[in-house]
Amino acid sequence: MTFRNGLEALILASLREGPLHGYAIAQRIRSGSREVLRFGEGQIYPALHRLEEEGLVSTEWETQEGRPARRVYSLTPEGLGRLERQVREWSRFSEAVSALLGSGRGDAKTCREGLGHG
Amino acid sequence: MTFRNGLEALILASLREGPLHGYAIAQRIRSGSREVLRFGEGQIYPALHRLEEEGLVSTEWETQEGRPARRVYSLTPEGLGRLERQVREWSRFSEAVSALLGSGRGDAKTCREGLGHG
DNA sequence: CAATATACATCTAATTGGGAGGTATTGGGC
DNA sequence: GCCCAATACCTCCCAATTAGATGTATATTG
Repeated sequence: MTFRNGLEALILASLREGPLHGYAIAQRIRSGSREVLRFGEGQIYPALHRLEEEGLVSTEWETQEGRPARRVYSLTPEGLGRLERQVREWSRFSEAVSALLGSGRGDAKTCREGLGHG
Repeated sequence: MTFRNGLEALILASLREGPLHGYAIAQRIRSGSREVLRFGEGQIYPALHRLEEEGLVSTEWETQEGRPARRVYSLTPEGLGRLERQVREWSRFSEAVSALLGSGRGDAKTCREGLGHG
């Protein structure tokens, strides 16, 4: 049941506080969700490449002496805009599901703390 | 991004207040979510058949004079149990996503009103 | 006759998800 | 030196889920 492009939204959100490389993004999603969300690297890297193609993240290679270079991703202004839209969409979506799944009273006052919306 | 078997949960929830036929379930999901969730009948009916196979809903044909008979679905006790589990899972899932997508403070106090959770 | 709403259903295409597999470096233990 | 674990990157593939198109039939309205 679909909150579309959810992984992209999560990646973009991981980058909001600063640049990260792919492996670290995967770990942040795991630990930030207390292990509830567990995306493999096989999902993260292709998503990152799509995001780059769309101009939502930019990358540079961080070279390190002795260790292999790694690719560091940053949010572009467009990426930030997309993230904000995705956050609003998540808000709509999760309120809708909560209203239906909620104990039947269906107040839709459900989820107004964590995410500023509309 | 996956809240698994979300449509099934929504159908089960629609049936909580009483039996309904497929078409009415589709409409209830639409109107109950203020048009945010729009599952086509092409998704509802197969899901209903799976639910029946699993014993989570029971059906009977309601015959009507002049009009074609229609299939009316009810929640079984097992279906109610499953629904309750799904509601708890939705709670975990939506809190996890909200914590990551939320404005970065990541308090995870995010969504504690609408749904009682573990 | 055509359009609309009710009611049920199947099929296909696209998207997603979850792994398996592959490369390379650093560091620890044997 | 060899093996394992963690870090770090990447591609491919298969299964499950989803979205949406299409098809049937009846009753009502125009």
